[in-house]
Amino acid sequence: MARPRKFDEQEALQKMVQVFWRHGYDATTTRMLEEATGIGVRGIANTFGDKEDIFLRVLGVYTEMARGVIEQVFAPPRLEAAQMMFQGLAQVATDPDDITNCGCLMVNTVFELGRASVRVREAVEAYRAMWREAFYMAAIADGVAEPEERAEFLLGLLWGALSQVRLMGATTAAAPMAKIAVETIETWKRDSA
Amino acid sequence: MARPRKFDEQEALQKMVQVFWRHGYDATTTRMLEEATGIGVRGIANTFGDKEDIFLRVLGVYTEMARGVIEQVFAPPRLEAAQMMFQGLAQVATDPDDITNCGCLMVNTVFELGRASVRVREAVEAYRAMWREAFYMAAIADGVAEPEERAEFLLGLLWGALSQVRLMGATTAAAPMAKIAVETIETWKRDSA
DNA sequence: AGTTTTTTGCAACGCTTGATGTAAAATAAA
DNA sequence: TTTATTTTACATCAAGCGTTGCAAAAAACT
Repeated sequence: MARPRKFDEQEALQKMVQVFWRHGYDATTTRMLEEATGIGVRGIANTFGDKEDIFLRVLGVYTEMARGVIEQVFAPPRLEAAQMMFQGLAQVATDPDDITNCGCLMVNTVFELGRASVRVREAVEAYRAMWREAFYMAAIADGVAEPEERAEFLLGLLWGALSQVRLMGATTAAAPMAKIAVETIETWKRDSA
Repeated sequence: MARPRKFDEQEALQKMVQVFWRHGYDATTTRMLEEATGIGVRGIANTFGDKEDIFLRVLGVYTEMARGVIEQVFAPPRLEAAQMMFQGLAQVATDPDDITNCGCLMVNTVFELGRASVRVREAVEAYRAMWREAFYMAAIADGVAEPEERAEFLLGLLWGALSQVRLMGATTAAAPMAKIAVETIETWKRDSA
C-alpha cells in the first residue's frame, strides 16, 4: 500500500556505529551519516528519529556486539577468560585505520556525554554492568575473595587500558597494562587455590 | 604609556581552568569564559589568543597544579606514596558540586580532543609522563621488578579510576578500585622485600 | 594639557550544526 | 488504471559557535 524503503535498517545502523565509534557523538554530523549510509537526512530522521535517538540505537547495537564476545569468551566463566580478554586487548591491528584503534565506544562516550544525557548514561551503565557481571561470575567460579571489588577493579582496569588505546590511537598501547593485569589475576588464582 | 589591564592574568586563568575542567573543551563557550572571568571576549582574545591557545594555557596551569601535588606526596618517592594517592582518590567531596567530582581534566581531554589537536595531545602526553615518572621512581626506590611496566600499569589504573569518577560524577566511585589497587601494590612490596 | 598606545565594550560577521517543510516519486492495494 | 500512503530529494530554517572590526575610553609619558 506504500512505497517500500530503499535501504536495510540494520545495515544502516551498522554503518552508523562505525561513524560514531570513530568520531564520537558531537563530531558526527548529519552529513557524515548521510554519506556513510547512502540515505538522505530526511530518510534517516523519518526512520530513526533525531540524533540522540540514533545514538541510543547505536549504543544498543554496540552492546549486543560486546555481549556476543563476552558470551563466547566467558563460557565457562573463569578468571582465565578475563586474562585472555586483556591479552586480546593488546593485539596488533594490522590496518592502522582499524576501528579497534579507536578504543571503546562506551568508554569514549562517558567522557563526551557522561553527564549530558540521562538516557545515554543509562546505556553506558548497562554496558558496564554487563562486563562487571562477567568478571564477577569469573571471580566467583575461581573462588576468589571479595569478588565484587575484584570485578569492579578489573572493570576499571579495562577502561584505563582502553583510554590509553584511544590516546595513542593504537591497540598496542594496552600491552604494558595487559601484561601486569594478567600477572595480577594470576596471583589471585594462586592465592585462592 | 598605555592603558593598564583591569584584570589579573593568572587569576583569570585559574577561573578558566575551572570552566574547562567542569564542561570540557567543546561545551565551554566564549560567553562562559566571559562570565567566569568578568572579562569581555575582546579582552580575552587580546590577552590569550584564540580558544585553543587559551586551552593550552589552561592545561599548563593544571599540569603545574598536579606537579605540586606529586612533589609533595612522592617525597621521598616510595610505593607507599602511590598507595596514598589511590586512597586519596576515593575521598568524599562534601560539596556535590566540588570540581574534583569532574574527574581529571587531562583524562577527560584525551577523549574529547585526543586525536584532534597535536598541541593538545602533546600537553596530555607531558602530563602522563610526569605521573609515569613518579610511579617509576617509586617502583625503583622500593626495588620492584619490571618498574617501567608497573609504572605504566599504575598510570592506566589511575586513569581507569578517574574515568569512573567522571561517569558517576562522584569521587567515591573510585573507592572499590582504590582498595584493590592499594592491596596489589602491597603484594609488590612484599615480593620485593 | 597634549599625545600616544593599549584596553575595552558593543556589535556584527561568517560558518556549521541539527532539524523541518514541501512537493515529486514510487509502489502496493483496489 | 486509479488511489492511497510512504519514502525520497532538495532547499531552507533558526540557533549557536568562535572570531573580528571599530570607535570610545583610559592611563602613562612628554
